Amino acid sequence: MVEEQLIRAQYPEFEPDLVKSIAEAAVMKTFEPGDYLMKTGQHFRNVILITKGIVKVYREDDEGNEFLMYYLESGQACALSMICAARFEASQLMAKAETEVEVMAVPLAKMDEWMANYKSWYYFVLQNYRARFDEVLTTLDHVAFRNMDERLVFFLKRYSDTHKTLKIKQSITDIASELNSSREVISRLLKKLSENGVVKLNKDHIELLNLSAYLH
Amino acid sequence: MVEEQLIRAQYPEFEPDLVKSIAEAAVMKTFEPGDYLMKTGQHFRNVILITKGIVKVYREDDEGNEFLMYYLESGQACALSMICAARFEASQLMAKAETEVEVMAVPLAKMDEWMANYKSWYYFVLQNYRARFDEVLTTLDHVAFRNMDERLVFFLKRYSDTHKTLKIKQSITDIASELNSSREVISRLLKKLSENGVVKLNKDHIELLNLSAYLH
DNA sequence: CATTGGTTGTGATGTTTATCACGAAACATC
DNA sequence: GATGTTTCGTGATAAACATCACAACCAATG
Repeated sequence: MVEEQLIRAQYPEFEPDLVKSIAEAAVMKTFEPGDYLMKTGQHFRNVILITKGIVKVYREDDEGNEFLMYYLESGQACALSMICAARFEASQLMAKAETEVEVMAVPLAKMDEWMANYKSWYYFVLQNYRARFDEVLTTLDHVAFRNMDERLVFFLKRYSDTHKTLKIKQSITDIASELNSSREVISRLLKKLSENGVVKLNKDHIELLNLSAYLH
Repeated sequence: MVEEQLIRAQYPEFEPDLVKSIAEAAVMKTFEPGDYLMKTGQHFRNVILITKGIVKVYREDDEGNEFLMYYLESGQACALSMICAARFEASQLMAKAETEVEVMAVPLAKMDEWMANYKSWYYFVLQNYRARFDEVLTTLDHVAFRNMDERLVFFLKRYSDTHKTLKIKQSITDIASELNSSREVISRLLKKLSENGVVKLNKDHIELLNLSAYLH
């Protein structure tokens, strides 16, 4: 059981009856930074709607290398949870809480019911899936066509946008891992970027100064 | 107007009423090899259901490099057409007929109607979208984590599976382009593969002998 | 038969990125 | 204050891949 107020605030596009139905069916869950919302091979019993925080969705290979796919924020659903859930299929992705995260978990039986009965839910699901698809495409684009320097700038931009800050508080080692590169390479590229006045390197964070010049 | 017979043959999972409705609403279209089913930036007016042939879906960058995402065959829908159509959004992908292709085009108003009324359509759409998502993920996996030799073998396998043949009738130049590599590199890798008895190189085609040894 | 265009093989070379090796700085813990 | 631990920077080297240059080989065309 969830406050209708909260749903309306995060998902203003939902029609009143749907909000009511969600409020009845959903259960709140919270995650601490570093907690897993889902792991590769895991099955779903719920549709996950994020109401607070940032979730990192990534892929992991055999050797444990992580590769960032996209971030999710409040007002978004874990698209995979919707589709996997719908077919009881296993996820191929990992999702980890970046910050403190709050979600509403809805039994997946509701998914089908709402799809048929609420246009706003139907559009939400499709639009969400489509948005996630686009993000994966963009990620793929970068890996396929761009060099590491551009990919790094893109990562910083994406981080900055989702986290709504110009200070990247992530170790260079972590950044390298999310790009499936190596610390040394990222370190050198960041040095170049700072020489060109694009970023400022501080002890515990990277400050973005003028990224836009480096996009496209 | 389309023969119900044809729909039942290619889409056996659809319920009878849905088949009837498709038959009434759909228009058949045919494409010759090389024809475009859709281009980047294009908008949709129809949902596309493939009834014959193979469609290549790929991404193109600024310099015209092509990058294969996946193949579509009969019994599948152009997932993008379903979702883009639903929201009048522009495609980020190109789709080109590899063989002679036949499709059913359905006005997208039907999409929403059927989603609400036919469970089999609803599951078809979700399942299709999910399958495409997985394929893109797999493609991304390879670009991110694998070297060109493995990617080449994977390409050959995927080609062989969709085209249902062990003879790859595509120029080395084309293969290189789909992997966003260069002809010389692919040529040398193929030579290695043929030395190891994995493929046999003929004048006008490549014959697959023993791919399985090279997968995973 | 000469010519042209498309395809392929191969050596040489350059670029990008990964890996190795090492030392310095920051920080927590005892 | 000594000691591990984590992070970071940097030079040297190696691997993967792209690019360039050139020659050979069809198939089509006039």
